Amino acid sequence: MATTEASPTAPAPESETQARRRGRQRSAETEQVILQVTRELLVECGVQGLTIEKVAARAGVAKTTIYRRWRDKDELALAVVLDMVEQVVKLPELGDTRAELLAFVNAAVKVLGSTLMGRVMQGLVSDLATDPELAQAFRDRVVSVRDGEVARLVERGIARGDLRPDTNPETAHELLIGPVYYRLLLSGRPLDRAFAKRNVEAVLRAFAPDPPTA
Amino acid sequence: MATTEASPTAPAPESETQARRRGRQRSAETEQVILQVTRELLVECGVQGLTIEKVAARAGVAKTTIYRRWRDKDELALAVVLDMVEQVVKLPELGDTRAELLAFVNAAVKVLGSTLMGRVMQGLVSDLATDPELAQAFRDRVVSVRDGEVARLVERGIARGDLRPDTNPETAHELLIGPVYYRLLLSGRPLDRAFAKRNVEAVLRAFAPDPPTA
Amino acid sequence: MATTEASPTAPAPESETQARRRGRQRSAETEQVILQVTRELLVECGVQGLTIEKVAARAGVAKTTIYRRWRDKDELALAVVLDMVEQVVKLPELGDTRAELLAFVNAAVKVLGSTLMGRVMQGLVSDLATDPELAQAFRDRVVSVRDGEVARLVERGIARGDLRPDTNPETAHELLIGPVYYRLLLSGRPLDRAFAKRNVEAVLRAFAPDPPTA
Amino acid sequence: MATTEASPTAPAPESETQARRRGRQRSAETEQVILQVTRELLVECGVQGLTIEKVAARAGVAKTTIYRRWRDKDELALAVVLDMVEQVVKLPELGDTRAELLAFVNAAVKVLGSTLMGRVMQGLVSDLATDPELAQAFRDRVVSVRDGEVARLVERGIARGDLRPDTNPETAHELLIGPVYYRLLLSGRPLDRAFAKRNVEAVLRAFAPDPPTA
DNA sequence: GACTAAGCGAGACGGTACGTCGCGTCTTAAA
DNA sequence: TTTAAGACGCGACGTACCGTCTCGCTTAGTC
Repeated sequence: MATTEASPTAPAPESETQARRRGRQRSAETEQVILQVTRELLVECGVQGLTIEKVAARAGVAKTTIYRRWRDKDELALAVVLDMVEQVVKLPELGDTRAELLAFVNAAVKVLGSTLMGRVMQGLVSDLATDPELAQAFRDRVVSVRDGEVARLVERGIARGDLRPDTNPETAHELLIGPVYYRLLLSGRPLDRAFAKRNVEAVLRAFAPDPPTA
Repeated sequence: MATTEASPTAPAPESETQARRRGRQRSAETEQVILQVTRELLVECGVQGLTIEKVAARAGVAKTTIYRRWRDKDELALAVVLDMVEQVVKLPELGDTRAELLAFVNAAVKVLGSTLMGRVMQGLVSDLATDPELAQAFRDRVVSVRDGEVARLVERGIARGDLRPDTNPETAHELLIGPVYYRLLLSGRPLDRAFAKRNVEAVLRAFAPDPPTA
Repeated sequence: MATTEASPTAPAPESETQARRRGRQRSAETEQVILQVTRELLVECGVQGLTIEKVAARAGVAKTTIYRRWRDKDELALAVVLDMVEQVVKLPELGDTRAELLAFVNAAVKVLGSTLMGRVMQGLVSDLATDPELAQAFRDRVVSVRDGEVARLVERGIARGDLRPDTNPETAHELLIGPVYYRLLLSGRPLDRAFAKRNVEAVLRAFAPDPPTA
Repeated sequence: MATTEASPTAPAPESETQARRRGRQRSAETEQVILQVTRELLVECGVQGLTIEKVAARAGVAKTTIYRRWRDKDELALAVVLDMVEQVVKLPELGDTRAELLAFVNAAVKVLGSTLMGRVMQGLVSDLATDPELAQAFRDRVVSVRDGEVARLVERGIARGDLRPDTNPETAHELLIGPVYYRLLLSGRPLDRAFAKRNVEAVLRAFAPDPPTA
């Protein structure tokens, strides 16, 4: 039955190397056009207002061409998100724990607050709860990547003596990023550098090593 | 067009005192039946699968009767959420800052983690970004209420000497609740008491008063 | 069950003379307003587009006030038609059969071709087939009245020697008026005096007395 | 808006020869099922009671499949009518003018008086006034076809010396058919052979050639 | 070079739900 | 009692997208 077993991530990685399928090859260009149009429509209409039919029409592409690559519109939207997230650069080692934490939060604040990523995330988040595959993909590709980054960051902070040795990286991650999404999704308060700064200071205090007892 | 200017909150509270409207009154009973059925369907199908037609059918009510009160299904769903949130009891003064913070976070963790509120919030959050009226209502009725509670809690903590005098209640609120929604909506990690505990401890340290310099 | 047994003609003739009902009396003015608005709407929208709700709104009257007087919109429309038909004056005796026939056809051509009667009849005719009471009323008040007129006209024509003694008045009526409605309802050809003239000439020939055999 | 420019007659005959449209072809079988079901429902419920939803349900077809072919229920009903009218056979040359006229009128009397065509026409006639396209189609496909037939009939009658040379075929047509529709739509009198006979005799007299002056 | 298995555009198709309109009935408070 | 106002159950409307399914090309391999 299952026509194509499109993975929830990249469109049909297939059997990797070798075994080049016979018949006409899927056009990579078409793929890019679809993704680009999807990006545009996500900005204009949100995930809610995104429709395969609109994408197809504006991309000058048949609906089947889209369905051949992505199972449904949520998967298409996710593909766009992952595409963007993957472009988020790794955070550099700055030698200063405060600076590194700030860089981490500011990166999130910036991408969610001033690019279409924020809009897309707002629209996508409800689908994450509905579609387990989508959720899994999001967690594997975004949450756990950030988890890893924070873990390394915390490690370095501990090594430098800036953070308590028992600092739980998961808790740190949640304290750093939770408020960001809370503003984006629920309270609607602005995502700006002052907010990031305030948040980082609190987290630093929360995990500051105990002062040496005199 | 504009038949009735159904408010996004309760259905048409009107001018309250006096000026009893002419014409047949809206049945309060009907209202309750609709809300109850909506609650049930939200549990069964999620916000995604909620349908005005299903609500109407199960409530034994005409679609128009629903549309007369709520503009669309999102507004109806929100009405249910607000209805439930409003029933969330005020947190009592416990005399202990740690206990009060824990009670606050645990309340959120419990309602979002083990009632249908979690499901509903997951489904609703995307609509908050789309519909400004909905968002406003949510902020007025939920966010700012919690803001107030945290502010009082922080005040008491400062008075008791448990929190630094410059503790920013908004930041505290975001650190306490942000991670809860992050788990609910994005990371999918469990909402349990251990998580609440860990979070509260971190926040307490973040806003602990400076130790007296000897 | 039957709330009001509104007759299909005039609104609620009630118990005739005497026995003035207790309570507030129905306003005759209201009646006129409703009829006038109905006339207007019939012109603007046709019977098809006529709605009780529009009538009520424009007349500044409650729907119930209309339903109290007429069973439904068809009956209301018919009331307007009958109202108009009744105003059609009796044809005078002209002393000339050709002139009388022409006057008869021309009257129909004029009222159907250049007043709203034509529009109304077009819209009403489908309902005549559906609603037997309506049909009966129409036949009693319009068809048979015309029948009578034609019968007298034919009688006079026979007396004058202009028509054969065995002239069937019903056939004459149908030949005179059938083509008029055929144009109005089906062929869409113009209703003008030339058409009337041509038609009358044919009918005159059809019923001309046999020439005296020499 | 304008999805397909469904013609008011047959559903999208397109450019006929060549230029086979791309995409999946419309199923001719589906078309026939819909028309058949429509015919049935017209008999059962009349045009008034005809519903796209009922047609779709009974035909086992999606509503969209119907709307893709006909703009609305009136157009669908007309399609059925035209379909039936088109099946009305051409009148044969009988060699006798009286017989030919009788055959013509009797054909109309029969189809309108004893098949569902009568019912359908009653229901449709109001829509003819509303929808110009519908009206045009009806005139092209029904009125003018009958016009042509009568014209030929009249010609032959003149050639045979049965009709006056100046017989106006349009007037003849209207005198023959007008009374039939008058009975069907307005007076409700029976459509029978006696009526047809009487009518034809009158028309024959109306267009009888002048007797040779001795 | 012919064969053949996709890819591709177009668009028909069965569905589900939408939000609207108008019906005719009913309830309410005022006149 | 009538009236204006308007809630109510109901049935149908015509539309929007969904995801699937033909069609008749076009394009790339493999034989």
